[in-house]
Amino acid sequence: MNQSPKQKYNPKEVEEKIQKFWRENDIFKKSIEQRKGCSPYVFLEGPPTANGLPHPGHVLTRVMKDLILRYETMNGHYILRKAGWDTHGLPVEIEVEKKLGLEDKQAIETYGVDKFNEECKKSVFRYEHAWVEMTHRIAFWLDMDNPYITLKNEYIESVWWSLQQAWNKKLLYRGHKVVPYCPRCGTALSTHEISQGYKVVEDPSIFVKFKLKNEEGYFLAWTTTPWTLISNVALAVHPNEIYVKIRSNGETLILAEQRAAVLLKGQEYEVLDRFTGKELEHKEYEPLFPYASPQKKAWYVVIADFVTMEDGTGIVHIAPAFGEDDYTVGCVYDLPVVQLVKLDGTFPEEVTLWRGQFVKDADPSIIQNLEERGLLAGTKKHSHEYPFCWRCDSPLLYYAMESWFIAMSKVQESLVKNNNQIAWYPSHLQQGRFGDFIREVKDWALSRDRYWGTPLPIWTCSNIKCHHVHCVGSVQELRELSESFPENYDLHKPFVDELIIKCPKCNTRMIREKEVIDCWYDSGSSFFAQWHYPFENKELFKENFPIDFISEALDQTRGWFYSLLAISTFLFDKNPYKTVLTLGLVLDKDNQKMSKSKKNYLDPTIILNHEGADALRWYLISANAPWMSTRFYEEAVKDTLGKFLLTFWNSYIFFTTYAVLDKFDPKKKGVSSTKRELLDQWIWSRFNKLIRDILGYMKDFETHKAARVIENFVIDDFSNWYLRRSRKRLWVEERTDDKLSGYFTMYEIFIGLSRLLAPFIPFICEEIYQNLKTTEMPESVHLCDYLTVDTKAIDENLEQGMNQIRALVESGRALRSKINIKGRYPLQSASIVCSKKIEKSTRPLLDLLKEELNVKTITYAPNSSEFMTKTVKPNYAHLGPRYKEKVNNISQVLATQDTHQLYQQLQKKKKVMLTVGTEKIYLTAEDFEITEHEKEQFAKATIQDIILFLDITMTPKLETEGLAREIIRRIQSMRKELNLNVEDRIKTEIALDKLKITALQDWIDYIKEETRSKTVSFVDKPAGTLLKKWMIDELAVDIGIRK
RNA sequence: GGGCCCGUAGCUUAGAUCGGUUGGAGCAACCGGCUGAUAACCGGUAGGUCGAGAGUUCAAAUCUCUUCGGGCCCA
Repeated sequence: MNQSPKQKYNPKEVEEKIQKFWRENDIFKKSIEQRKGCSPYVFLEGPPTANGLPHPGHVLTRVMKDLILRYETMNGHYILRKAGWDTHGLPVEIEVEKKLGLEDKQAIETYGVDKFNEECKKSVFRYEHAWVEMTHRIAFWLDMDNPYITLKNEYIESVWWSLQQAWNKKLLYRGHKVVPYCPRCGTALSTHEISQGYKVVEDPSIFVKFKLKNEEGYFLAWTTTPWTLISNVALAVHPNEIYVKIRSNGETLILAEQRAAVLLKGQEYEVLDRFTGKELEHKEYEPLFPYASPQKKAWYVVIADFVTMEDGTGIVHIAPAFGEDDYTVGCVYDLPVVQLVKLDGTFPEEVTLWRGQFVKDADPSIIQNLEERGLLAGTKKHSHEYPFCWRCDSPLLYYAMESWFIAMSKVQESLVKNNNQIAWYPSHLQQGRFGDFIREVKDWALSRDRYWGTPLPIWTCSNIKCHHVHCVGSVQELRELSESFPENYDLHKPFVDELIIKCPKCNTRMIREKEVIDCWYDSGSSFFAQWHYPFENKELFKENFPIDFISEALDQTRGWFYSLLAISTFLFDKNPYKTVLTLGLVLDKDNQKMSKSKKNYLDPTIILNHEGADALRWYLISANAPWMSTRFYEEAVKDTLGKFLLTFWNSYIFFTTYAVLDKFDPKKKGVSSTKRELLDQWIWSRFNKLIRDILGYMKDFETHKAARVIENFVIDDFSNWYLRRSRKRLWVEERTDDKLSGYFTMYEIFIGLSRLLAPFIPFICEEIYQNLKTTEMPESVHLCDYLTVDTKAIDENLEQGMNQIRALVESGRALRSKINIKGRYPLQSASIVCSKKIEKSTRPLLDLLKEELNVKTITYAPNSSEFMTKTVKPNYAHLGPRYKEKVNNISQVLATQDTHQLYQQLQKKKKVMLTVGTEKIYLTAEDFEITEHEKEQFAKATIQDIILFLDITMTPKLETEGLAREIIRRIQSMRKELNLNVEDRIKTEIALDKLKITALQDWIDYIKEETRSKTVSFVDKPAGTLLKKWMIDELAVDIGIRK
């Protein structure tokens, strides 16, 4: 042991010091290297984007990852911890657009794609420093010197390889996707962009009649987007719902039975026919407008599950170009995609009535047209959420755009199978949110018509007759295909587009498909692309696949967790990770999501500066189950600091203060565990149980439960009971065996705790370990092995006995408080009434109880009779009916009697005789209720099966001893006030009442010893460096002390 | 609009698998005590329609349904 550390815990100071130690001694690196050859535990870092500042949510994921990785490392696993950066994607582009003031894609083209992408590249690492700093300060050990970066040529090449695999497997194809599209900006918007722009609007909704073909009557359909009717090609019904043909107001209409009941409520109508939706399938109708001339069969009824009975008519108008559901059902029936809207949002030439008009503006005119033709059955205002462009605020149109897809639906069964191999935490996600998504998986719309991303490696021959399409899978391949491939190449736009590639079939120039790919594909490729597989590191990849453990926040379920599984499934048909820990979200004090726009965002740095990383980590780990959302605010972290960390720290200060004073040396021969005091054996038993509990909880990622058992152990068992009970034995000056037994136990527990807690609170543990370790121990606590349980140390009997003792102490103190005798005044005796079994387990620990309750002796009594007295009181329910008005007189007489004697008399003679006035009355046991209470000099407390009696007789002798302790206590507090060292000797002078001085003569040595006084003298006017006037109850005491 | 998760004292929470005595703790409050390790500790007091409603049952925080609030994902 080097020293007794400074008293005050200063998190920032400790953490900076430890960081320095780790850095200078390469501890992180050693912690990995030292496990080389051990069984690997493969981790994959979900790459963040560094174009924004880290958020408390990121802190949580990093803390949890670090906890698990440190834990597994100490449990003997070899873990690589490669960092990663996600660098592509629309959010990056948007940031740059804002910065450069570019309004739309045209502006980007004019500005220059090369310069634009150069800006993106810079922007991506704009906050790298803040990320590195945060990661560092919370002590997330991650190899940030060798990260994988999704924009690197090597990374892109690996991604290309995987795309070529998809291509070879015929999974990569060109198709349509209905996306929200801004006609003004001329661009599709990603889901995360539109989610910011939903507004509640009122739109006209109309009921439209579609004339049946070759038959009298109409289908009645409902829509909120009249402009899409121009491009209608089908009507959808639900297969299992009942539809009716009715006559109402002289018209024949078909609609859902349920909806007819709602819409025509109160009106008379005649039901002509009933059928299920399924029966209506393929029934034809006449087109509403003459503008479309599709190549494929159109204008008939299709069936679809998405049709609901909640609003409308149960018949849904289908325009595959303008709705995702419409498009999907269109694919099933091979419906034509009629798209009579231009990219600028206006109607084309062939829509003669409305050509050139913006579609939404044409709605009223279209409605009017239908009305004039007698095809309108009604209108209704309908308010619903509608997306608007976040940039220009114009209403978005759902619009079928050409896009490249990966046919995930073809590997759906494999996805399900592979998902079932994964251990999900929490488990409900596996078959719940994630499972649902996988079971209904849709093809992955891969391409983005943007600039900053991995370019789609597909080249098409510009010769229309040839039209050969080629998917490139490596740089080498590209080099061979292209003329003059540069030495310093860059696989981004615009350079790849500028390459001159000749068609291998017809030698015409090939043009690359202009799109880049979804950046989720980038990050989902990390499990192989981080190694530049298959171009390099084949072995390394093999060793690190599948991954043992990944962990991110809940919002990644359908993001990264999915993209990894998707890519791994079509590449290798294997689950890419074995275990996934999904973390809850970080919310603010009021349970609201933290966001910059709401201004409820808490900068983690503030907490790191005030409370420190350990407190922050401990709060995040202990507050809640990892998968539950956690509120995050400074006050909460502060509480954690005070409650747990400082208790731990102060326990450590307490131990080292005395251990240094006593020159305790852990290397000297110790006290064998069986020879140690019971108190020591007890805490050691508790400690081993703690290890057992932690190991159990960590297995299931119940990190909060692990943290809580640690807290309970450190605060309750170790600090508040074990150390407090050990105080006296450390205070004695001689080197007793008792004291040594305590030192060794404490030492072992502190070393043990520093190892147990190292993955949780790495700084404070290192600090403690460094000060306590011997030269034979590893140089850092993070190079130690985790602890295992010593089952032999667990002594259930002893723990049971201690529990009983502690329960006795608690109620004994409550009892003292009730009878109003302060703990400083000793009592003569206490007695315990309990079973033999309890007596056996508590007897060895009785000294603890004696001291805690401050009683001279404790004995076990066979039963309570010695302390209890039984008495009787009149039972009026019985007396009343018998003696009526005499009862008052009887009770007066009874009041003069000794109730205990009455009881005894009743026991012996079964009756008592009373003289009431002139009459003699005999009362029997039935006339009394028997009550029992403790005798006057005893106070009683009951604890489950144990009864405790305190003899509360206060003698002058006991009182004097109490007074001595009152005086000691005040001298101690004066010593503290003078800031004396514990070992400093003082001179004490006391002035008080003459009679008390005489009484106190026997206690002078005791006072001397307890207060480390060389002399204690009674004087009239005490002198010293510190003088104080005290009142002990009614008694004035003046005390002076000096060194 | 659909799916999933959550809701217990002012705050943080245990208890929910498997229904069973009077729903436990900690923080904060108040009263009292203890203290030469403490941002502590100990005893006591007060604080709960277990989000709400209905149902099943001898018995519901726990099971079922509905509903409200918060969150996430998908539209």
